[in-house]
Amino acid sequence: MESGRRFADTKSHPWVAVDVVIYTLEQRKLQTLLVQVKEGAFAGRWAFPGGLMGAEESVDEAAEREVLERTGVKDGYIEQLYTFGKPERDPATRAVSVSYLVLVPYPSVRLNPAPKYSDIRWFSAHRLPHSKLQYTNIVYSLLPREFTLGELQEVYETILNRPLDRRNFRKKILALGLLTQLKKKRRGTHRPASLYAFNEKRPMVIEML
Amino acid sequence: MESGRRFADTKSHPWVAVDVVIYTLEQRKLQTLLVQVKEGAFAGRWAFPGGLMGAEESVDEAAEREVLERTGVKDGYIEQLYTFGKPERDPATRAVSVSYLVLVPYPSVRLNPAPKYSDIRWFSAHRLPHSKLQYTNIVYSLLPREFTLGELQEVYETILNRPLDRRNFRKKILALGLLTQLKKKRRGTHRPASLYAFNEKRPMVIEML
DNA sequence: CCAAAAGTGTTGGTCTTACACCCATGC
DNA sequence: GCATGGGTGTAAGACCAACACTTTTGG
Repeated sequence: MESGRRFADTKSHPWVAVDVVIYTLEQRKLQTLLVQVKEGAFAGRWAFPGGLMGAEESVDEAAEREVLERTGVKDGYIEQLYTFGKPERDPATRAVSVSYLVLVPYPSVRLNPAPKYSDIRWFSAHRLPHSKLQYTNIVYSLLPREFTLGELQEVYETILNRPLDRRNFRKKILALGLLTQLKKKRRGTHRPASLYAFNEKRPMVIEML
Repeated sequence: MESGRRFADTKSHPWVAVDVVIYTLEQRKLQTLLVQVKEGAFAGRWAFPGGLMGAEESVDEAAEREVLERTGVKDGYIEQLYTFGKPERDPATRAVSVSYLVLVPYPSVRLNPAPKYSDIRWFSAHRLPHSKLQYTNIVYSLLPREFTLGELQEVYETILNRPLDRRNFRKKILALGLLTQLKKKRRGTHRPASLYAFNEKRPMVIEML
């Protein structure tokens, strides 16, 4: 039953790849980014963007690079999810894949397919693994820097997929002290709304809703 | 800015290793398992047990194998934590390491160092990343199959590092419906206590305490 | 009969939810 | 002046935390 060395001898020198699952919100719709593979056995298939880790970067950096290349976004929220590594039939092509969850604000995105992809598009997503979102403030990464409480509430309603009471929402979110009310107002079609900004764009574990 | 292919050419074919952080409870003390490295640049150092992934196993299986080899335990709780992958100075030795959190019941453990280790021992741990434990029932993996409510409460008190009210604890834990009261009693030094068992040994996300 | 752990309910405070009306602006 | 989203408080119920005495056994 001893191994380490035994398995080292039976060599396991896989490729290491990253896959990024990028979400955004557009028009109250949750969307996720897929790319269409151009060549190989999976030509024509839609898949999550991804690529091999470079020799001089960390796994996390490879994921950030992939996000930057596909969307142009540098400061989205990024979080490692899970590492998959099943053996393939052909050990020569064996790969271990590290997946990431990414949230980006829609207005910052400029989509950009790599040469290896024939297309890149947003697809509507039905929900996201929201156990995380309920306990953190990472929704800031789905919003522009300044936003109204109405917009923030919309984001939560979309993610949680249920309506929230406006008065309760405002009470709770303001009580957390994560927001600063700005002097400005958003002048739109109707009564102007106060603009707010997050005090800190740093993930914090706080039960929000 | 395009890569994928570029980085594939600059080759990245690291070793893939797993590291397991194994916790147990002995005498109300939280302990974690370390091994002493026998050879190489780190000879004499204590480290988490780990090893290279084999050519014919998944990453998860490699972690399970490592736990089985070091402790003899097959059915502990095991959960992937994080994948680390910083580039090294020497690209030839580059490794990506997938870490796992493991919980095992102390009485089932038979420690067994691999040839590559000169020693294997429990060290006292001050706390474990307990955000997880508070929301799940995975403590079952720290207990024998049958246990008293007092013993279960002890486990939670150790993990949370604070005393709990006996009446409130019993109310809450029984209300969750995860436990079955067995017919048997534990006859000890004093008044016999009812034995309980978990209905399902399957991780569930439930806020327990 | 004494020591030690097992077993059991109630109360006050806090937190959460539900709910309706007026306000400021654009058109 | 009307349509639209912005802004505000209170009351009822659910949930949580604190607390003490009786029971059963072994020695």
